[in-house]
Amino acid sequence: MSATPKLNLDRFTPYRLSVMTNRVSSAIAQHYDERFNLSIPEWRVIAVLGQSPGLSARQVAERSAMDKVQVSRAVASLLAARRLRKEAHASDGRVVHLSLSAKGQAIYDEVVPLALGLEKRFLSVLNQQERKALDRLLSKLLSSSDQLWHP
Amino acid sequence: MSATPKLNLDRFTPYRLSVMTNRVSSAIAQHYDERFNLSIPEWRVIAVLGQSPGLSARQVAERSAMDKVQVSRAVASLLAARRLRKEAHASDGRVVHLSLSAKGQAIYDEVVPLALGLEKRFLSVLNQQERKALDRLLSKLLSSSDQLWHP
DNA sequence: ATAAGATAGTTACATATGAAACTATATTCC
DNA sequence: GGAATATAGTTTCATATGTAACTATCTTAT
Repeated sequence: MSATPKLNLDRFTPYRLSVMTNRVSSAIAQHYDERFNLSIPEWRVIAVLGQSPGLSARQVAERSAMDKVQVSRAVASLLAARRLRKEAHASDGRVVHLSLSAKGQAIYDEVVPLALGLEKRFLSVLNQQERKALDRLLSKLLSSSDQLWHP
Repeated sequence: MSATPKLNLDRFTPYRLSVMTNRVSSAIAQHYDERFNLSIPEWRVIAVLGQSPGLSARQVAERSAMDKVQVSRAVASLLAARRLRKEAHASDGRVVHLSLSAKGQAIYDEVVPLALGLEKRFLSVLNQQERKALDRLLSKLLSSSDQLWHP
């Protein structure tokens, strides 16, 4: 009779991560949606293009941990809302260069402080040392979960 | 001219949390699905009932950070697969008491070690001290994200 | 030069998810 | 006792998401 090991969901790390992350993401998503009618995928595209204008959709996907379908959809909706501009590649007809329109830039200028403020609020329960520790742990776990995940 | 603050997605904590958590969840979900044809919501229901048989659906929802609709669907599918048993409440006709069937118990007995093994593997890049730190940070952030989240 | 294969991006389909409406039972309050 | 309200759980509907198939363009190799 080998007893089944105990598992308490509340002590199970993947569960705890999931609950916490979902709370944070939902809270942020709600803010973005209310203020800008912006989804999280759209926000990611804007964040990437705000920092690196002129990237292709594929490059945006690479830098935002989204797949090309997600990016395609987010870009389509941002273009429809005239928040992005697109420009043909000089020589490669498949590629489109994306960048923020004036409208998109205005959102970027407003959403970045909001995002940073939310992050700050979220981290406000941690002292400086703890934030540093979280940063280190996240880096480690991100690089190890890289292998875990099956690309 | 007040410049927009910089935001690098790769340094933005909510983004990093989201990427890491999604990798972990996807990897786990894939294992559960392949081995047991079990979704994450179903697994959560089984995990809760394995530890606390006889709970109502509402109680399962409370303990698994899911809403009643998610639980209802997971329970329906688990019942269809004969992985759960249900029993009417003695006096309250609305309530159903849920517990694992033999089939469900067999899955529980097998899935718990698998889950613990995956957690261990995920945490294997951290030393004992770091695990302790992660645990503490998660507890803090979970209780603070509690308020963040709007219920 | 052209066939074979690779790549960028979109579309289609099937499934998952969330919010709100709904059903049924219980409780409260007059 | 009966209307009003609350609660447990399900269903419906609209939307989001993931996978695979597709189109168009480009690259490679012969």
